[in-house]
Amino acid sequence: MLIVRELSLGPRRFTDLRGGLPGIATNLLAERLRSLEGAGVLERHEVSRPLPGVLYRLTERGEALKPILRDLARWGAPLMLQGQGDDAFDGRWLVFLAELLYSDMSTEGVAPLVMAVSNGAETISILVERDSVRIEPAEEPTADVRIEADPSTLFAILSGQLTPEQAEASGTAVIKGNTRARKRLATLAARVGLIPAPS
Amino acid sequence: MLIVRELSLGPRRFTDLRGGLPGIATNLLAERLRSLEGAGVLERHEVSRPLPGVLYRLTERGEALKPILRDLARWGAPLMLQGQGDDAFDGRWLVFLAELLYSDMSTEGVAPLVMAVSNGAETISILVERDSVRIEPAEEPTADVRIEADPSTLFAILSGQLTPEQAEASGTAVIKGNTRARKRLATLAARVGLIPAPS
DNA sequence: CTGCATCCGCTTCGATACTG
DNA sequence: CAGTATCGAAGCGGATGCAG
Repeated sequence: MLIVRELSLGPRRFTDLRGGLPGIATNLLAERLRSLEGAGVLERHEVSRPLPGVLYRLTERGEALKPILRDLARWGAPLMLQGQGDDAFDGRWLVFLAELLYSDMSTEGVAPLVMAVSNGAETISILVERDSVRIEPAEEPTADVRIEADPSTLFAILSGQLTPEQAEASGTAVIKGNTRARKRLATLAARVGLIPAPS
Repeated sequence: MLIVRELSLGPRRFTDLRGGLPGIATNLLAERLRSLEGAGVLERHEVSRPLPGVLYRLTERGEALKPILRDLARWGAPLMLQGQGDDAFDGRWLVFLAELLYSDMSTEGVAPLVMAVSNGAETISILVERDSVRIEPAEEPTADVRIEADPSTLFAILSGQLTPEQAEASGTAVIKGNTRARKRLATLAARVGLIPAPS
């Protein structure tokens, strides 16, 4: 599952996968890749640029796991509030997190809004339009709101567990944007319907 | 996940769970149950009837995993065609299998139909009605078609990988029902859209 | 540098015996 | 029925080596 999660962000090299799976033994990764290839979940693809090597990518059957992983992530997302422990957070997951929370949300009654969200290293944009929400893996210069915080605070704000004001007051987040834009953010965040985890 | 799968069919006792998880060590099961209770996935419930003991049941958060498990099962279902190896098949999973294949299928253009499906030990009924498909965990005496076969053949027939005639010819299935009913079965089975697994 | 294979210490597991 | 205790076997994380 972790390998599929990595590949769900796009084709990756052996070394990229290693980097995304801290602690995995190289023989185990190699064996799992063979096994997943045999099961028709991923394909090997030899490439010569930028460096000679092998690209691993999901097959159609592997792609079919993506919505399931997203639902599993959505189920587990409330646990992010309990802090990360020694879990790692890859900046590229910001897109995944935003899609998880907003991708099939209704925008009924909410005015368009552009949000820039950053964990310090990477920045993404959430574009709330008339009848859909789009996620972009880059910073929109026209953003109405800008939020910068650690992953678990970002999650707390985006999922409505923490208001922008509370997050700013606790000093864990820096937020820029006028009152109207913040209000629209709060309205959207309140629509994220997750079942909270205990304690 | 396997424990949640077991509990997704209803509350179970320690011994029931053991029976549904062949090979699990009792200490491991006990530890997992404590862990899952702590994580808010299941609850312990002491009962005195029919025998004094403990019932385990999913919490609301645990119930939220059921559709995810169903989607995972749907993803993995094509692998049933490759035979079971030493995998076990619990007769109670027939309901799960039928729901997985038919529960949110459109019945447009298909006349009502009652099917009785049996693996020899348990029998369930699939009731195709005007605008929905219902699964019953019992045999309907009014069934238009009766199918009896081993789990992987049942799956092959119900998912349209094998026609009723092919299955009968190979001697792995016994099917009773007139031509019209068989034809409706084939039409429904063809609507199950699973991505086939390789070889 | 990429993509592995090999080896080792440790954790975890399956199996079984036993208890309130 | 609902677990706890114990033990050998298997699998894993981590370090290291090495061919293309």
